[in-house]
Amino acid sequence: MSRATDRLQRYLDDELEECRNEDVERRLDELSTLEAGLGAERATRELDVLSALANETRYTLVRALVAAEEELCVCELNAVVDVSESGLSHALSELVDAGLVDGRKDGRWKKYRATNRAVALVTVLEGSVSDE
Amino acid sequence: MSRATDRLQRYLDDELEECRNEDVERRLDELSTLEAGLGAERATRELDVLSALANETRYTLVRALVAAEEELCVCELNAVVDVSESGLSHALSELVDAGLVDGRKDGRWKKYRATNRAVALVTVLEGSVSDE
DNA sequence: AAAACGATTGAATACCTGTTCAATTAATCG
DNA sequence: CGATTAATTGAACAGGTATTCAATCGTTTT
Repeated sequence: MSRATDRLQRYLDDELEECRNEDVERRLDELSTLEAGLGAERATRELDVLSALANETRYTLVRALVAAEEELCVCELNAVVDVSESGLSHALSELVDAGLVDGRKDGRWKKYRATNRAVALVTVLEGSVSDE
Repeated sequence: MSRATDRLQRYLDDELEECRNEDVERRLDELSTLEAGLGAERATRELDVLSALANETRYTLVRALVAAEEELCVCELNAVVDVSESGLSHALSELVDAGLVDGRKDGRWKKYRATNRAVALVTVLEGSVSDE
């Protein structure tokens, strides 16, 4: 039995009045269930979305697109963030992969718009951070 | 006038039927407003929250605490993620800074719980990623 | 009071991520 | 058709981040 499990045993000794080995086992099971929760696959997907959003360049782009409430051309987005044309393209590509923006080609121009997912996340985030 | 601004000018030439210099200026203003949107301070704060969440260890902790719907002891959280005790402590510290979990000391044990902000974000994220 | 224990902190390092440069693709214009 | 333009891609480098180890702090126990 590992060092960490020993500590958990002592903790459960404190919390419950008595604690047998099977109590520790049961708690470990419960904790493992909490961790598993939704599948590992969905958790990974959610992490991808968070990682895509957790970057100044990309978050700025998403906020601008959500605020715009319409599609914007790459050449317009270039005025919104301070990166090279290539950097902008990389950023948009990651956001598309994360399902945060959609792109469509219009003649020689390419236009991007925020997805519902982006709107939902930005809205909750702004609501949550406003009251602190 | 920069290369990027030239491109924007050509784009506006395409979109509007006519495009004078002041049209480009106006559009640049509008885009700058979109980017500014909420203050830079709040945007930074929101990025901090996202950055705290966008990491496997920390996101797993938050999901577990949200799912638990009660406070959990550090010694319990140790069974949820696969990092050293020190790594766990660092992770929890970042989450506290981001306002995603609250910690309180209870005798020799320290207990953490998910904040409303964490619940809101995890909920929206799970809802958003489920339908894809 | 000393020892044991739970948890945190700071420093070091290995890893990952973001950005740019150069080259390329796809489309339009002359 | 060749040239120009909008945008993307891949490779490389620089900077930031996550994890661990060692040391420490604050409680509790003996």
